[in-house]
Amino acid sequence: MTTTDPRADALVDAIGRLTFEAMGALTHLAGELDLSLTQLRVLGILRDRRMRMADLADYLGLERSTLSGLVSRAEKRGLVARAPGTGDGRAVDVYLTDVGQQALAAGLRDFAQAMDPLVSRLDEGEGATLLRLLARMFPDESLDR
Amino acid sequence: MTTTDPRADALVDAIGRLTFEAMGALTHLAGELDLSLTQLRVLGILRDRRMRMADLADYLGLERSTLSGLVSRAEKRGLVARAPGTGDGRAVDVYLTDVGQQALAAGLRDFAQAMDPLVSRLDEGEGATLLRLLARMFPDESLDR
DNA sequence: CTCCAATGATTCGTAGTACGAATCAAAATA
DNA sequence: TATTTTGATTCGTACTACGAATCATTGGAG
Repeated sequence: MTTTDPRADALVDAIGRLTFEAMGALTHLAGELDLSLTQLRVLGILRDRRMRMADLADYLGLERSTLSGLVSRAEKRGLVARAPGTGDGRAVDVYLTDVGQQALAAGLRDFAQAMDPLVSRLDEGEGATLLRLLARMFPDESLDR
Repeated sequence: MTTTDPRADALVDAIGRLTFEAMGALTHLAGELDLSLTQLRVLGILRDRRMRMADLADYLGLERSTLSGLVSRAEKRGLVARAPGTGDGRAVDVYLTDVGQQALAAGLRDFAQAMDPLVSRLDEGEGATLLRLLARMFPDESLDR
């Protein structure tokens, strides 16, 4: 299963299709919650962790300067908060406020609902297998975040 | 496998994690190609089909007015083209130009490369199983788009 | 220890993105 | 035929995204 493998190409394609479907749902549901897709992504990433600006920007695939403004606006709305990072005097950590947690919870609910038509095409055994395979792709993270 | 099923929650979570990972990669690689994530999404959706503005907007989860400008700018850059829709005199179809096809091809290459670290954690059998399960979630579409 | 380059973050200017309201033409319905 | 609905666009406004410039802290090199 490597990049040059034609079998992997089909798999990457299928992952892409799922991703596109999910992005459509996320974009739509973010709009309902008065969030941009990017803001929703920020909330989702910060779900269970506190992160440095630079790491968050890398994870989002955005420039640091973009993230600065993004976090400032989210902070102004009370969704996230900043705190001086540990160790490095320059670093800044970001984390969800209670309001942010609640907004995320609403987003997660809507996302589950939006994905239901897809997920419900699988029976229990298939669902369990899919979950196991996806978990194998993220070995470093616990399964139930 | 329905929304209220706790087993489905874990699965939706895993799908969400994969989606977030893929979005980070897509955002980053879109930037490299001088495209926004949304523009890349447009190209990906139009990969093998011609679509009406309204349908494309729905698929993206965006307002029609947003899509108008988006397509206009993409058109100006030569990535897509408009044509009067069939049947309805008001409708407008959008489709990829050759330039758009090439930009998409570059994006697909980069995406495969970005997903490789994840995909390569699966052996061949697992990859085949995952592909089969994902294909089952999109029954109406051919497997090798 | 003292410079000095590298790093983490921010601000600024500019172009692109996204929304809703308003508008217009074609289509569907009464 | 008159009316409403639908597909698409334009406009104004706020947000998003980038790169360049800036500032402070850090970590080495000498």
